[in-house]
Amino acid sequence: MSDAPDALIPSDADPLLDGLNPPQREAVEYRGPALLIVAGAGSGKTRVLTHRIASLLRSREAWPSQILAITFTNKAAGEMRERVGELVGEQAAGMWISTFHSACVRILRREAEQFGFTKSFTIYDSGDVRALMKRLVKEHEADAYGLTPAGVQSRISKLKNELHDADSYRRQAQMEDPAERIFVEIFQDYARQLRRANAFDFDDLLAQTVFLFRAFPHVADVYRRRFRHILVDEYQDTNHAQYQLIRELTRPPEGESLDVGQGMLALLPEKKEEPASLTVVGDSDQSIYAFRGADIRNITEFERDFPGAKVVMLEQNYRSSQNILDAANAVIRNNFDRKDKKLWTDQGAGDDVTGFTGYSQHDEAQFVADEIEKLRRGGTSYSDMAVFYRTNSQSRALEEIFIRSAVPYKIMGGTKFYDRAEIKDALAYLVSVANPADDLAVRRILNKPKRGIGAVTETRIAQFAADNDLSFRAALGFAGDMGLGAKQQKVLAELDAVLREATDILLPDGGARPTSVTEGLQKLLNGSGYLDALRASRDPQDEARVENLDELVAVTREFARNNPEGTIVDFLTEVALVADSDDLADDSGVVSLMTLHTAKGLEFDTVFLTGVEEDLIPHRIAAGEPGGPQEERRLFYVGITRARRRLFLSLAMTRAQFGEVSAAMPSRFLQEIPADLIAWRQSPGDVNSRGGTSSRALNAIRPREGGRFGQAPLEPKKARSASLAEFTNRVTGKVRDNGDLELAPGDRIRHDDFGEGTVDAVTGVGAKRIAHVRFEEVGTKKLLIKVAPIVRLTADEG
DNA sequence: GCAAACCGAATTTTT
DNA sequence: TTCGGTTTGC
Repeated sequence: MSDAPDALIPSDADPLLDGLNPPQREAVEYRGPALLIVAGAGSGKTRVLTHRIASLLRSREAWPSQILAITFTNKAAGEMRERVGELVGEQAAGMWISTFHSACVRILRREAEQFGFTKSFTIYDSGDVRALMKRLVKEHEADAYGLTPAGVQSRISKLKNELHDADSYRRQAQMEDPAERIFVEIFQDYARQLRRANAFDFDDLLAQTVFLFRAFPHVADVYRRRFRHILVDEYQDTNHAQYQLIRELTRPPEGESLDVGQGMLALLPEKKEEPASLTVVGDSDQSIYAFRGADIRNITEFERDFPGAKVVMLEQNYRSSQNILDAANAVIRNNFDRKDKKLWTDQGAGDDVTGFTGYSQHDEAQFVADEIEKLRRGGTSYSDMAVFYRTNSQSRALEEIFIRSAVPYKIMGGTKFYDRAEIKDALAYLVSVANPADDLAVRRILNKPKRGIGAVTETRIAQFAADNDLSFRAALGFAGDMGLGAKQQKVLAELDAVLREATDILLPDGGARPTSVTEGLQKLLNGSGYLDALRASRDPQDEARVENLDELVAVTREFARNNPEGTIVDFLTEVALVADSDDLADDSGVVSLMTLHTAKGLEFDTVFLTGVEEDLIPHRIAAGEPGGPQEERRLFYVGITRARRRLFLSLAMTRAQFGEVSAAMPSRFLQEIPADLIAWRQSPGDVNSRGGTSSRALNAIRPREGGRFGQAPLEPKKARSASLAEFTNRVTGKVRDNGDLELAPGDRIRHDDFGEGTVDAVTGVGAKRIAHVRFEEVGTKKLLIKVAPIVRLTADEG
């Protein structure tokens, strides 16, 4: 009726405000010291953020160099840079738009010498840390006290996120407790080793930057003066260290520092300077990273932290249909202690949410695959569809079925390129050159490829290095002086020589050539014999490893193209900080599979949220932790709100854990969605009330007469008399290799799960041949001939 | 020093 | 089930 005011704006309107609703405009235009934008899912927050930046630039309130915009992922940073670029053009290049981690690296590299590191420090990822931690736990014999490498690692990480260091923690530790004492020793030892290796772990990047600012106010002032506008995305996911970093940056500069010659600094009586203005964007309902230190209070208490802060709420959703939003609102409402917020849209109710209960996870996966095919035939492209799950292990059943059904898919954020052993080896070679103090890297390459260097020799080198106060790398130059066998001396001398040659290429005295990283890497891989060893191997996987290394070389070329001035250290930084799932562009034409966590920030036309079961979501472990169920609910909420038009919620009645099949129960979150929003193709009660051999657990979820699941609209089904055990196996994960099976239209086949059918057509070539089969009982399916569990019954006249 | 065989344990999320 | 880690035999 009267929602006209914000509908159309005359053409003299500000283009940056064009098409924005009133709260969005306010968020773009407000000027003040602190602004909190509470941005519900799909409320256009990136748009607001980018327009706000553009507006600051256009009005000359800020130079590009005065803007610091922080995101959590490289992908988000890239997207923001791109979108700001579309609005303001070239200027975007001068801004810092980066993740917390890369902003910190940039600062730390610049200031490393202030506190005993060099510019070329390495960054340890969690795998590196784990390797180091394993050794430390062993050396300290800490396993006797029940300390595990993983346990120590996560405790140290948590402490660092709370801005403790080893010494500050020791002062408050219960040192009477022997396990605690050992832990503290390992913590201290760990810190010492990192320092000696000239390395930071992920947590250090944040914490050490804060320490740096606190210890050297004149350094902090440089950045406080420089960044006049700080914008933080996904503020609900900040941890304490990140929060403190923002606090440090938004303090007023402490004093004017003037260089008065001879490197002396003089503090002048302070001239009142304004602190930088801070804009944060977030949604406490989407806080899903508490488990790794994110503190939701950072956003819920923002107004207390920054008195006078302005708060703008964005509740209008531009993504999903009202039914999907209703489901999401109904779920999240069950979290107590939350500011009420209701997403709404003017786009109409849309389709019902579809529910499905499979007998097994394969059955569930088959349903998903079938629906995907149905939608595909209806014109929805594969790339508009996504399948979510709580845990990575759930992807296996989906993959098995998708492969068989010839549904093209891609696992997002799965095994990472840079996590592969051969890539880490190659990078360790580069690190050994770039940062010779990094013993961990040198140890890693010591016997890769196999050179006959075992634990004994490694220990001897370590001993020699310690006795002579040398790094591992430096000790290699003295292979002849440690009483090693002739063979060991020879191979170590060779390794030392290759590293030297690579150093000449990568770190020449007169400045490196743009192609140096590529050349250096090739020198290392060839000269060390690493590639030769892989090529000589009979292991078929090694062939793929060679290809991966080729890919890495290609990455260095790409890097050189983008950064003609880029050094080996720049390259390693990029690699350490850029998870490769980030740069995999959405190839069109495939379905995306990912965990719910990975799904945050994305949106799809159609979303399948699978495994909506107790013990999965909420996850068994999380369900028992304080705040766990609430965080799991937010995770579920995040999943739901990714969907634009269609949402499928599916679960299975049984799930195989590791070989064992156990009964699953519908998730409690399912009950929180009003029954009239879900159209069950097959409800839990439906599946459960059939069959003779329901287990106790299955009976437990049987709905009361007329209960929620029972009353959902159902298609009439033919009665089944088979037992649950039979249902469980209705669709299996079985795979066979039919590599050479030839099929032609008209052939009759039998499928283990679907029964008999007739081949309509065969498409594709080689291993990718796909049979389109009309089954008598289950309709038409696509099958990948090579792996489908099928046999041919008759040939089309021999 | 190395590879195969064996055994036991542990299964969440990841910048 | 699969992943590591350890033991064993060469």
